[in-house]
Amino acid sequence: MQTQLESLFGNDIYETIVRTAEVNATAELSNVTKTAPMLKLLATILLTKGEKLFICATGEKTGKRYEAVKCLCSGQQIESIKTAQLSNSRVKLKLYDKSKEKNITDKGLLRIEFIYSSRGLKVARTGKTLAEFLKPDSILSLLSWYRKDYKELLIDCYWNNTDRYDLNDEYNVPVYEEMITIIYNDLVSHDGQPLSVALINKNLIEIDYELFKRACKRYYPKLNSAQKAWARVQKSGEIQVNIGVIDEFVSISKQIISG
DNA sequence: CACAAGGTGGACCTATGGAC
DNA sequence: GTCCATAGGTCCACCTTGTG
Repeated sequence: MQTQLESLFGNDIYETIVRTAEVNATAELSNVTKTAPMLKLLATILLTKGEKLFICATGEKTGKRYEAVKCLCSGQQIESIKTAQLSNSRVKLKLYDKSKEKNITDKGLLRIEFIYSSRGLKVARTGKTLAEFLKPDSILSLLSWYRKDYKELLIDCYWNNTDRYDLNDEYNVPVYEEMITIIYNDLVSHDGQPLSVALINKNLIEIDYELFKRACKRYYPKLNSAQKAWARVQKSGEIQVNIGVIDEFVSISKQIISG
């Protein structure tokens, strides 16, 4: 790489000031259809942090109710999410469906990019010039910040790990638990009515059907009735059923963090 | 392997609400 | 009011899966 850079730009290139840098990972999902719900999950998580998101989406149509109508869409299929400079002003985040670009595989490809600002690079101590930036220490440091930022932004929020042992903070409910609670509370206030409740909470349930199953298990005293309820809702065809999205989020997160 | 727990599908019953 | 369709809760029989 060194010789290539030299031959292209001459020796002065190493004095170039590095102002931004991108760190990327591509996560492979078991199925193309999982990418869109995965992006929904990530958007939901990021929105809890009060960050602004730029979401690029196309319309999608699911549910038999929408067969009665020609044009109207039932929801959005997210293709990419960008954040503004995050509140720490060190980094921007970009998430998108890589298989949309490449169109090569039946696996889903989720691209996770962190774009570090000059402030972000300063905090990561990667030096000012390209020569300093290219040192192994700088690159390793940036990678460790990447892991740290990913953990703080997405995982800690999902699990609500504050990393602080603040005994006064008794509120320690992970986001996925809150999602289940919302659905569960609707089941309670409607005395069941699983199909109506599912439609009310379509946006959550379509992230991962497991959320609805958990809410049913919590609501019905008899496991059997819970199973019947979610089976009938699934059979109704009104709700997009995505399975195992949250599980895959957890497993790709582990891979990213452990490097 | 055996066993338990979880999941699926069929059958039955009941409550509700609309058509007449 | 009756009649009927539908949603949804329960029970049962059977299959699948994970665990020791």
